[in-house]
Amino acid sequence: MTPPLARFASLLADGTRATFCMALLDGRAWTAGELARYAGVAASTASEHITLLVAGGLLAEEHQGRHRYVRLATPRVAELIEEISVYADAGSPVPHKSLRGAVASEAMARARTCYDHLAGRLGVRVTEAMAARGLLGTEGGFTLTGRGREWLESEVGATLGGGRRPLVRACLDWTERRPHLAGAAGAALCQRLHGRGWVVRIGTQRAVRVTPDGATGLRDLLGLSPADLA
Amino acid sequence: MTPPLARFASLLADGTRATFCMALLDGRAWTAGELARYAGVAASTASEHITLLVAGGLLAEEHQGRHRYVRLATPRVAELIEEISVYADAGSPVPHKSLRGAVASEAMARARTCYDHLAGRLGVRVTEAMAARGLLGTEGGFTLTGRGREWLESEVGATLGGGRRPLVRACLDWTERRPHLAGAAGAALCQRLHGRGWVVRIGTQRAVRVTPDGATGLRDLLGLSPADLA
DNA sequence: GCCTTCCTTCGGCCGGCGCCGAAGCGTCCC
DNA sequence: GGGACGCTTCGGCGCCGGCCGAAGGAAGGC
Repeated sequence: MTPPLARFASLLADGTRATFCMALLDGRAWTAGELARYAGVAASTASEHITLLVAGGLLAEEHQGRHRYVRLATPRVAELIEEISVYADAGSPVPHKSLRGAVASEAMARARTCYDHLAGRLGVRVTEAMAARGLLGTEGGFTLTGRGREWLESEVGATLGGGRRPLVRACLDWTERRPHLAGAAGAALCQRLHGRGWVVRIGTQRAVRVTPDGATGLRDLLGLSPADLA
Repeated sequence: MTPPLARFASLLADGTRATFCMALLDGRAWTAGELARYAGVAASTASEHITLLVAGGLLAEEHQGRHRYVRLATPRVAELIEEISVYADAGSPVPHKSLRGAVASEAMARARTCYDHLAGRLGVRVTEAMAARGLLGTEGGFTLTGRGREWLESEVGATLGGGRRPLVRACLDWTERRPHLAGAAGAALCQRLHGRGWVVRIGTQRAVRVTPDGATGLRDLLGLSPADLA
């Protein structure tokens, strides 16, 4: 009766559910209660929303004791939501109302995670440095070159499993309006940078910060200057 | 207040508006009245929906006399809608209720346009044949090879302008579940096939048919067998 | 066992939104 | 000019769906 497109879109069309999904873009699993408090609704309300999102295939759930953990179902879902957000945000230039908000936004614009890979200025700079060094081909979509694969595995120490997930994928950055590296390679890279302590999460949100070690490492590895990381 | 993601998604969350967008995926401009009749709503209702979609940036309008022509705003919008549809359709296996519906669906699955490029089995076969012949690279997203560009320009007779639109792009086919060629190259190819009379539109919808000339041409050009076109 | 914590289910309320028909306006045709 | 046609605006109606609080499991700590 009502087209699948509409049924799917209606999942994201509610403010509270959309807020949940945006929060979950940090790639972590949240409990139902955390989401409820975050969005400012009653636990009962959140519970019903989560049930809908799970049934719609957007979220995956996992019960641990009395907690209901929930996360985005697949990387693909995260990418889809990011992609829609790019379009959605394009038409709404929202000025910052508070200093606190402006500071938080600035941190997000500087460096953040986009589900499981890097985004913001940092993500774009890293991506472009990789392209400049011939590690990434940029002709019509991204490609990982042979040198790029070797670089990731030996220099970065990432392991690129042979899963069904696309190796590289271009994800349009909603602050920079330019693509950054996503896909399995983007995720592996981000994971290693975290593992080496080169980037650390700021507070509870998606924003991250480059550590002094990270600044040195990224300079040696990709030639990124301090200005690229500011 | 309510997140941009939700405001955007709500545009597609209504059955009638979603029906409009799906219809417009044929790449043509429809009048407000045509859309109203197609979706089975009053003209007044359609008018209001169209106004919302235009304001939301999904549709572009053009007034000609007493007609209000409307089409998807950009190729990017079409791709976004297609992409969401892939995900939306995944969770809804809808059996055909009528013979007429089944025949129409079969024609759509065989060959159709996806906004301005080819889709369905035909679109996927063409894409894969191009890849097999080294015209298209498939490593992590599509790339047009040098031979591919030359082939398009001299063999097919397509002109690839230097616009801002990506040259090639992979568009996930919602019937085949495999990618087909989109982007500027996909559009140019599709346009030439129409221009040569190799494919013609069936009825008023998105489905197309390969003509006898087209069968010969596609065999010579890409080695496609009659089985590929069935 | 008892209490706390986390989650879910159930009613009930309320606002928003999609629908229509009537009326009005602009365009085109004769 | 007159009439047909396409579209839009406006009121009014009805329903869907998001919200909450209360009540009831289920898990965990003591």
